[in-house]
Order: sequence, then structure tokens, then C-alpha cells
Amino acid sequence: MSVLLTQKEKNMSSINTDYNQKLETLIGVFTIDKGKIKILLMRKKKDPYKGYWILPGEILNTNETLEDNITDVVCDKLGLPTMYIEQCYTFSNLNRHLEERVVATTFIGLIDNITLVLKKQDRDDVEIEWFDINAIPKTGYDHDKIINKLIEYFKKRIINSNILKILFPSDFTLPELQKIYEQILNISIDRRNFRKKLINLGYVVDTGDVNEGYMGRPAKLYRFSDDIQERNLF
Amino acid sequence: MSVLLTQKEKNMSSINTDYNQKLETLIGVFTIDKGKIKILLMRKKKDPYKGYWILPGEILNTNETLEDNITDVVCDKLGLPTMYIEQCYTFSNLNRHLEERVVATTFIGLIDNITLVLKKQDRDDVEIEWFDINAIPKTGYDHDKIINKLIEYFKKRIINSNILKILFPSDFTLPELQKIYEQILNISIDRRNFRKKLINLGYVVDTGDVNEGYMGRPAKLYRFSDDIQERNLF
DNA sequence: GCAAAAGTGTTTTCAATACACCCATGG
DNA sequence: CCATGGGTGTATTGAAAACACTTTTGC
Repeated sequence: MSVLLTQKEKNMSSINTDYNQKLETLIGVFTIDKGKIKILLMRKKKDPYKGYWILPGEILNTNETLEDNITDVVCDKLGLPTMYIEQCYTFSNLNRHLEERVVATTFIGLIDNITLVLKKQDRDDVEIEWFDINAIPKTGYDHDKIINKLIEYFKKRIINSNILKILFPSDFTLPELQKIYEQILNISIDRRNFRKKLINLGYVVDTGDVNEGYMGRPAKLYRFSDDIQERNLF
Repeated sequence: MSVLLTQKEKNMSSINTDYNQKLETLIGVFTIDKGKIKILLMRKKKDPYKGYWILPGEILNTNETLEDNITDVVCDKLGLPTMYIEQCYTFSNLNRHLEERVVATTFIGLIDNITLVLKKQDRDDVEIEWFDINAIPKTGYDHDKIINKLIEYFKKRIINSNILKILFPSDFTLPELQKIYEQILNISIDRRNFRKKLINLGYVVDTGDVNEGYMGRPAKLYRFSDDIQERNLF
């Protein structure tokens, strides 16, 4: 505990009308692109931390929920379509911002690459970029710490069959999916056993199409079955 | 989205100096007592919601983190020793409180029954009571909804071997542990298979003592092994 | 024809499941 | 002695793990 006030003193200070602290939202939007896990960051245009990269987000207004706020951020600031969002963790360290006390509630958002390519719009007012989660650039505020926590949270969640289905809505190859598992769990999986698991247990079905135009033998394309139970597959 | 302001209007309103919203903490302290899962609630002494039961918590001061704050609540308001705490979810519905906007960050706390009995102190300034999670009394504010979410969160977490070890530090019987699983997962488990799993996989060890004084054959007492890997056991 | 990447089948191991009888205590 | 609740062993099933060669394409 960093505070040495008694309970009575604290009660008094909480009656203080100068209640100078704000709430902000921050979102880590994740996607998977060519077997790489990527997160969307935004470049700060003004001081403090001008030129540094930060998580998109916004100060919370008194007339909206955190979820409404972050949905607006996704739409207005990032120009992205509605996506799957989960609340993650609320950070309240005292020195997060320089001037004032700001508490941050964080989210992860998931968007599949196909939807992304279709809906992506270039905006000249904000500079946003996808970064491989293993190559995060120089970040402002405490966003480095927060990004790491969001990545950890994302890694835990992606093992879940329902989350995978969001990120791979259709027409993916099994080697592609396998590479994601191998990255996240930091293991290597036998190709035959991996296929057996996903196909025999009924999680994925063959679409009949193949993935041509790459080197080597074309891979079959799969999609997740319509009705799969939510489960951690590894 | 419940807000129809444009981005520009929202930016303006967030510059407004009358930033009238507060943050509070709320904690659901859980324990297991004679095979029943219980949560600690506090009776409200003043209006609004006088006489109703609520989760312990406190308005966040500007000079403390959420975690410091909730640690103080546990110590000062509840008179309980330091316990394992996890942050859970932040609730930001607009109508949570009647007079002003208050956002709540919630926590779960875990305390084992042995520690609890040793350290429990009767306080006359607050009325606190343990309730079976299947018999929650009439609650104030939106705490009913929050309590349900905390119970769900707790149920998901308790399946984890490390969490169980916190709640059962030593000298528990296997039938006792089994009953918890059966309640939470709402299934019935074969006694022999349950024992086999926990003993053969090395999660628990026989202490050599037995649990005398109850009806029927005395049950052997077990404790979790010193070095168990974190895993969902069911 | 060769390099690159994907597809395939069998055996072994180990945990999960199903199932019925005996044992220790209190009253 | 009987009611209550706890302890024990075996056989079956099914998924996980280990393992090497063949197939399809681009160049």
C-alpha cells in the first residue's frame, strides 16, 4: 500500500469537491496477417510524446459507457467496422499521465484480415499502422506496459475456439492456423497430429478449394464448423 | 451506441471543466465453508438503499491506485487480513448511482476458512455477513448484477489448480473438494475417478491424518502438493 | 528434376470413463 | 447392528503423442 492516510482522513479527502481525475479508454486492435499477429497503433501528433506510438483511445465523457466510448473510437478515430470487443483491465497507476490523474480501462478488439482489407480507409488526419507484436515501436505514456498486458490477454484468449473463429472466418489453411498456435504457445506441433485434432474432432471442414499461387504444394482451404463448442483447443 | 454526438462535439465536452464523475471500487470476497461457497456482503446503514446489502467498496481517491484502495477496504472496513485479490471488470452504466455518475472497478478476493476463523473480528460499526451464493439477499444499486458477474468470474477461476490451493491451503478431504466441483460445474463426478485424478496426477498428497467426529467413516485429509502446475483441473 | 511446402496412416501411451463392493465410525 | 459416508481396483474407450514417406506445385 502506497498510502499512509487513516480511513477517516481518506473519507474526508473523498468529500473534497476538487475531484481531479479522469477516465480514458484504450484499445488494442488485433488481427492476423500472413501468419503474423499484429496490433494497431496510432502515432501521436502533439506533445507530450509527439511522434511516439500509442494505443487508440479517448477520455470518457459523463454521458457514455466505456463500451460506447470505445466503439466510437474504433469507428471515428480508426475508421474500422464494428468488431468483437472485450474489456480487459483497468490501470490506475498514479503517474500514468504527467499533468493529471487519468485511469485507463483497456479493451482488446478482434478483426479478421478479410473484413479489414475490404473496409480499410486511408485517413489523412490520423496516422495508424499495424505492428507485429514482436516488433512494437517506441511508445508514449505507459503504453508499453499496457500493450504487453493486452498481448498476454490476447494470447490467452486466442486459444479459444470461438475467438479463433472470429479471426479466421473462412478459407484458411491448416498450416497457417498451426503457425499461430506455435507462435503463441512457443512450441512446435506435429503437422499430422494437428490436422487429426481439428478435422477428426469436427472443428474445421474442408471447403473443397485450395490455396494456389504460393510455393510448394497448394494447401487445402478450411473453415470452422458452424456449431462448435467453446473450448481451449490446446 | 447510446450517444449521438459527433466526434467534434465529444472532444469539446471532454474539455469541459465540470467533469463530474467518480470511480469506486467494489469487492466480492469469497470463501468456502463446509462445502458451501460464500460471499461477504455489507448492510447499508444510510439512505439510499438503507438496510439493503451491498458489496464492500469505496470511492477512489486521487492519490491511490485501485489496488491500494481495495486493499484498504479489505483491511479497514472488513477487518480481514491481506488476501489474494484479482481485478475483474469495470462497470460504467450511466444510471448506476442516483445522484452522480460513478464508474465501478470490481475485484474478487479469496480467503480460506482457516485464516478467516483465526482473524475474524467483530466490529460494531459495520454489519457484514457471509451469504451462500445461491441465497443472495436484497441488494442496493446495481449490485445484484455485479454480484452475479463476480460469481461467474469466481466459478471460472476456481477450476484452476492454483486458485483451489489458495482456498484449500491444507487438510481438506477429497469428498469436500469434489462437492465444490459438482456445485460449480453442475455435474456429478464418480468418487473413484475423482480421487484417481487428483492423487495419481500428483495434485494432492495424503497428510496421514483423518477427519474424525463426523458421521460415517472418517475421511482422509489431503493437502495440495508444493509445486503444482497451474491448470484447469476440469 | 529439384526445391518447397502440404498431405497422409499406424502404433503407443496415458488420461477419462464406467462400474460394484467393502470399510470405519456414530448412534 | 444398522445407517451414514468414505475408501478401493479393473477394464474400456478415446484422445494425445511419436514417427517417415509421398504428393503437388513453381521454377
